[in-house]
Amino acid sequence: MAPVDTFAALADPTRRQVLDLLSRRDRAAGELGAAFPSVSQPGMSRHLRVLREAGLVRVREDGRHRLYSLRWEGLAAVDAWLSKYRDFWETELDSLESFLDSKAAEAPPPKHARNRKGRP
Amino acid sequence: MAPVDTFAALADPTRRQVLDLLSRRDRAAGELGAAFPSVSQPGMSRHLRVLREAGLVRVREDGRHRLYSLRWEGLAAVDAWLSKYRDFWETELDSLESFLDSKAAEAPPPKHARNRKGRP
DNA sequence: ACAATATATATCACGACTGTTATGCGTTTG
DNA sequence: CAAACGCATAACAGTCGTGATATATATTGT
Repeated sequence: MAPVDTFAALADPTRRQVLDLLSRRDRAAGELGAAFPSVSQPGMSRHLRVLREAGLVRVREDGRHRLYSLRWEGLAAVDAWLSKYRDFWETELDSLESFLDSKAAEAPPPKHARNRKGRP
Repeated sequence: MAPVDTFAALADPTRRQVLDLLSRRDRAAGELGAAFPSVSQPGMSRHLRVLREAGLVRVREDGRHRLYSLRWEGLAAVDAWLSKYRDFWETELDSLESFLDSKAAEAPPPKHARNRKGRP
């Protein structure tokens, strides 16, 4: 249930960009590979495998092409994980807003320097 | 703008569990370390550094303790990234729903809860 | 059937990350 | 002030993931 593998899959910038491309339209593996000159064909193939195993993309075969498409369930799993924290940070945001509102009229240039101690 | 480092920080299960603990209350570094017997003290210290540098937690010094707390901005960055896809998968969900609705007469219990609203 | 295309897998080198032990620095306590 | 505590950093070994080259498999076209 926990998206254990999913975050690892998302840790790679190339894979996130692949998802970005797939969010617009489905694409063949080669098309995706061509979009990343820095990645070789086998490299892209393995990235796609990781995304597949993480449940983030789906493949269908079209002749000698393999068309990849985004799988919303995969991303929804991340969203579900995130929702555990949503209550928390909305509360925090509310307090921040209250705080800012309370001194809103004072300082136009928000030059907010809170104290910062030893950072080597 | 892209939470490049953030997803890498979230890729580790231990770090995600740390965030989970911090979502309930702030904790000292040692307290967090004690929660993970499989991780040594320096190990936890470095996990905390990664989370710090990813902007996911914040530290304040309290005597000889270092109290860690969750930083909502960090998780909000993930949420922002995810929101790029939210339109997409809601569309997909809608088609799924239409599809299911079209054969809904057969299955009475509509127990699917899809209440996630986008955060503007 | 053969060649070309499209993609996946095998294998290997390397760099990054995780975990461990040892140590340093600041803080509290007796 | 010295000893103990809390935590961070240093240095190092093992592991995992990524990238590259070479090869295997399947499909289309001639």
